Amino acid sequence: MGSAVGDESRTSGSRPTIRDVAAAAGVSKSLVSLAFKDPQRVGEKRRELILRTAQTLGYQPNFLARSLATEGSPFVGILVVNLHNPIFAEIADAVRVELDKQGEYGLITSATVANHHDPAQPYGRIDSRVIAMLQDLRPKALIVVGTVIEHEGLFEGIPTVYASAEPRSDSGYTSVRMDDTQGAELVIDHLRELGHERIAFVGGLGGAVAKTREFAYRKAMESRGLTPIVREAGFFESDGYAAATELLALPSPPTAIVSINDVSAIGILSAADDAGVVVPDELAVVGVDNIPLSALKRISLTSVDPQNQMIGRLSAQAVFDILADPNEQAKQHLITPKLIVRQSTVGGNAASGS
Amino acid sequence: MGSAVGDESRTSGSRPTIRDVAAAAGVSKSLVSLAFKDPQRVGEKRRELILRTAQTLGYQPNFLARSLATEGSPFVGILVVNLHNPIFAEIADAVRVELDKQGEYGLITSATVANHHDPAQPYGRIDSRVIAMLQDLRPKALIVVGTVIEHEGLFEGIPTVYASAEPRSDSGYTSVRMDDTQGAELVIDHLRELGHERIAFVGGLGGAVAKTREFAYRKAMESRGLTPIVREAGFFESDGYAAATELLALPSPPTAIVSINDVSAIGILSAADDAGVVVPDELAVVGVDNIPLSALKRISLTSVDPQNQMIGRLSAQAVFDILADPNEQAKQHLITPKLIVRQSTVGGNAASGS
DNA sequence: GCCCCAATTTGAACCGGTCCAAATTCAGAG
DNA sequence: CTCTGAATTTGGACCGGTTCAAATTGGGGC
Repeated sequence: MGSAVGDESRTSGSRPTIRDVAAAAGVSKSLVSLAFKDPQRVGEKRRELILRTAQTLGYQPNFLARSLATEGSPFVGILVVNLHNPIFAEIADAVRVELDKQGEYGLITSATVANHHDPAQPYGRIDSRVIAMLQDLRPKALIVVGTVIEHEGLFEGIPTVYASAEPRSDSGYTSVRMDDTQGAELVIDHLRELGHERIAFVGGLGGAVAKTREFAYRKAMESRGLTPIVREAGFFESDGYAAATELLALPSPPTAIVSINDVSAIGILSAADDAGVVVPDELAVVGVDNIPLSALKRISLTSVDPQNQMIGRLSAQAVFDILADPNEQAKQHLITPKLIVRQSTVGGNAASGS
Repeated sequence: MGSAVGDESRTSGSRPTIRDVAAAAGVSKSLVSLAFKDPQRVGEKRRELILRTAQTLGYQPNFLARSLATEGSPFVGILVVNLHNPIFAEIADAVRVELDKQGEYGLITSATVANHHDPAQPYGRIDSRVIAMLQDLRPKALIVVGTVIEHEGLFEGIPTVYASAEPRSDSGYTSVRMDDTQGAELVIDHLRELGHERIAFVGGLGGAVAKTREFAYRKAMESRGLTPIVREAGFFESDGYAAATELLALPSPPTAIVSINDVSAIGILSAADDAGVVVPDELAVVGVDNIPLSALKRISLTSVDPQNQMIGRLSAQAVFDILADPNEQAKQHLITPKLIVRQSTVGGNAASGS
């Protein structure tokens, strides 16, 4: 303190530490720590002094040190399984916005190992080092956006909510996702109103979501006395294209095709174009996801909107519930989707978005 | 140690620490630490023993503690400015893949504060807490994907590479990005070969990238003796739609429109459709970005491909260069883009992707 | 068998915080 | 003016690693 040299001992490169603040304010570092995390337990004068000194020094507590000492970070982790899926980006953002509103801090991270050009594993395999990192960081809670393969259960001890994915039924995790059953019913009812009966489904390959949607389609068809027509296919444009081409070549082709998702549905539209089949007059097409792209005039695809904003909001809410009462039972929140009708099912300008 | 209770002191919940391994192997924790980070300095026997014990205990070093002690994390940070932009996702992934190949570990993080529904600030404002977090984590290096506003320079002391963005010229950061000048030349030459002369540009609003591309267009036009026609517009579909509608209503409308990006170009296509203008016969349209969507048969948009994979790879490479020689001069890597010709400029099935 | 030097191993300080028991201060009561 | 209990402040151990100087071990040469 008294030494002429000691005063400017701060090396300019790194940020000031709690000790620097303590020294500058002439108090112990414990008090500085307290002043930050439990201000009312510190006397008026010193508190002001400490906060002011911290301000001028540009002090900000070090996350790492804090997390290490506390055995837990001050934030909620948001693990986005697949960055390439715009839907996940939308949900992740909605989650973060909601956390923000409640004063929580969401850190978004992604780490899909899979090369998305390798169709064999398009989704969900996560770099194990990221898992380790996340475990070390010990977030208050974790929101996993999308379907994770293989690592389920690896976050034991951290309250976890799955957004837009279905945890294995025995896993005991809370999840928030679209109600595929209702989605399928909305679609089939819409198509029936338009007079369709030979309604085919394209999809079913590639994971739990695919199976769930296929099953929902079958159930909706059967409960309405219609015969399911299923063409197994994946999630991509080319999958939809191939499946639709086959379907349209049948002796009595379907008059409507329901797709596993919008991207594949766009492949179906292309297949119809190439086969000289007019949409929607000769073929109606419906997708799921309502990606922004589907709203483009050139596409104008009728689609089931999973209400991603809502999924994000409720996921954040679910985290608060768990944090408030850690013993809470895991819940499965099923969100009612909304059918967005566009020109792939209803011709002309009659389409409406409500 | 000798006490009967002490032996199973590991609490089952948390991961074993370096001390647990040391105790189990009967060595000091220093040696365990050494065995992990500098194996050849540890004697054969103990090394084997330590590694084996660590294995059976399931020990993994704690990132936080390591980073805190080392004043630096073992990974390279990848900060993605805007999750909603699929191009950034592509670059980020390419970066990570390349880092992986070289044995480095890339942690992807995103943190755009802006609500992407608010057009006033679509990009780039980053949550300051994330900045703080990143500073604390002290990654070896940082790769910023996309244009960051306001926070440039906040990562002082961390080698930083900007991918797909233009740092302020005085900032002294390395960047890797598409060469917009060459891009504009490719486009204009392509259109001239097709006989176009009244070639308009739509865009220019919304940031540095927009200005750069507008300037590149102007230069390419003027150097070829053509008169620039510019309609200021933003990045979205609606922006392109509005601008194109105005352009097509002119007494002598352009025969070709070059757009700031693909999304806006798609709006231009819609505007043409609605105006009864046939693409490409009466109007040629070109975009920039070559988003996957542009390859769809229903869109088939000629576009400048920025070579995102290459940008990602070179960005990672640039990081290695800086790491190898910290005093290296900042470099501006300009990537030569590639024109992907589709049916929005060349009719029929003559289109080729080269 | 002894000495010396290199290789190996250890102990302790440290990174930047948190947290708690103990020490100090302070105000009001007696 | 002293005593007491509450409010405030402090010292030091700790989180889980790294690091380096010092201590220990081991092998080879004489």
